[in-house]
Amino acid sequence: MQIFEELKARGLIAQLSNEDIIRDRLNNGEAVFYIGFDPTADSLHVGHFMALSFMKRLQLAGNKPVVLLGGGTGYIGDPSGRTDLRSMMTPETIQHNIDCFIKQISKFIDFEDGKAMAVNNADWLLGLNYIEMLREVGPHFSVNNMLRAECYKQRLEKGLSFLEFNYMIMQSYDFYHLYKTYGCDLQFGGDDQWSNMLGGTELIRRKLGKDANVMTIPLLMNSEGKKMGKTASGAVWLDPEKTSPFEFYQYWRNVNDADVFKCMNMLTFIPVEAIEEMSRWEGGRINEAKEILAFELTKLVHGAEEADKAKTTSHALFAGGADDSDMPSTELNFEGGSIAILDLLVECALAASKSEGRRLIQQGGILVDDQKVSEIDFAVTREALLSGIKIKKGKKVFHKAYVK
RNA sequence: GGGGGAAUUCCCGAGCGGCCAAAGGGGGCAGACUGUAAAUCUGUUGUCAGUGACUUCGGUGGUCCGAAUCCACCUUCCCCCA
Repeated sequence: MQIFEELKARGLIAQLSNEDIIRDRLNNGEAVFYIGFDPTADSLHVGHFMALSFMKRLQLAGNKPVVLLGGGTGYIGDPSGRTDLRSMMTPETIQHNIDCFIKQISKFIDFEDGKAMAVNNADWLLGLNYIEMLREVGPHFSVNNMLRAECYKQRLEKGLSFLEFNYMIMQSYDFYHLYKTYGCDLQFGGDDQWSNMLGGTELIRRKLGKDANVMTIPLLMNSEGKKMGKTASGAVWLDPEKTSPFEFYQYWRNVNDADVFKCMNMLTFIPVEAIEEMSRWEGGRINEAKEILAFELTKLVHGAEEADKAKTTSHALFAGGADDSDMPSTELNFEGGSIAILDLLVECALAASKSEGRRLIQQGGILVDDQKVSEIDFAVTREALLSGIKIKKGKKVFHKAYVK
């Protein structure tokens, strides 16, 4: 199976401007393509990961990825798919985020020997002169058309600032710039980027009389139509400091039945045929598939060693194995010979407040070393903590607490 | 620039000056049932304390015995006109 056909089989293609051209370019392994990443946070998340693995697949097929970091567009903020205004980031934050991004991306994309390159659009956007810019690209954009673009639709109801309205023009200018500078004539990105991306092909056509093409990757949605990679406490990050490998593993271990094979196809490098095989497994055996999904993804993001640890710990906690060393833990610091359970829960961030902890206990949701805690004034002694105790909150949250 | 409207607890959204820690829904959390799934049912969802106390309703002041509810100013957003 050639790369384009594989992308298709994996469900990684949403929309294309010209299927024949893109297929040929990618399958021949000669394409120079770019995907943009705006530095909106200090770590990449699952959505970025999908784009990165998309890049990786193409790179393995011989194509050359250009990673575009939005050091310039980050000053503006993409209104696509947002109902509210983005808060403006300071230059320092943007730079910090870019540094974090680069660190994570380079673990994944091979930049050796010119096999890929990274650029920052701050390099050409920040120095633009307003009037020159307006005269150069302004005539090629129709406000009428822009207002019809899907990415602005929602915002027309809620309000759209002129700043954000210009985002499409900046992104288009990026494409134009990369085409001129590096001969990059393909742009890929999330499906919500479709209209922004087309803006670029239009600009290239009008300015240079050349054709450029774009293709979008579906957004990773679960079976209920919600974006995946989000939890109650926020995004699932790739940075182990923000989402530990164990938590990362558990996130995928717990996906809905209906989403397992979709995730495998879109995110992992497991051969399509093998996934097809697994999808025929009956009943509860789908849990094996979830383990594979969780393990593979954790391995891709955090490495084999961390993935092993997460898997072992997961087994120990849920199936009664021996080694549960990788569960999240907290070192306590307190005066006296014991600590009240309510304080303990708050210290370990298992409860946001003592009131919440109280409710948990009243509802029978807390176990300490596999014993249900039924008394509000339960306390744990220092001696017990010397060897560490295992606290279980609800069915799936495990935490170790200890003192030195 | 002119006119009108809105700002409520995680989100949406109710809220006669006292009976409002604030309806309802969503989401979250916990319990039951399960396969670490889904669906369903139950409980819970400001903080601290065992009757209770304390802090919340964009901000700042004010009126009143008493304000989320009234007044003034400010901030932000939306709509209409330019």
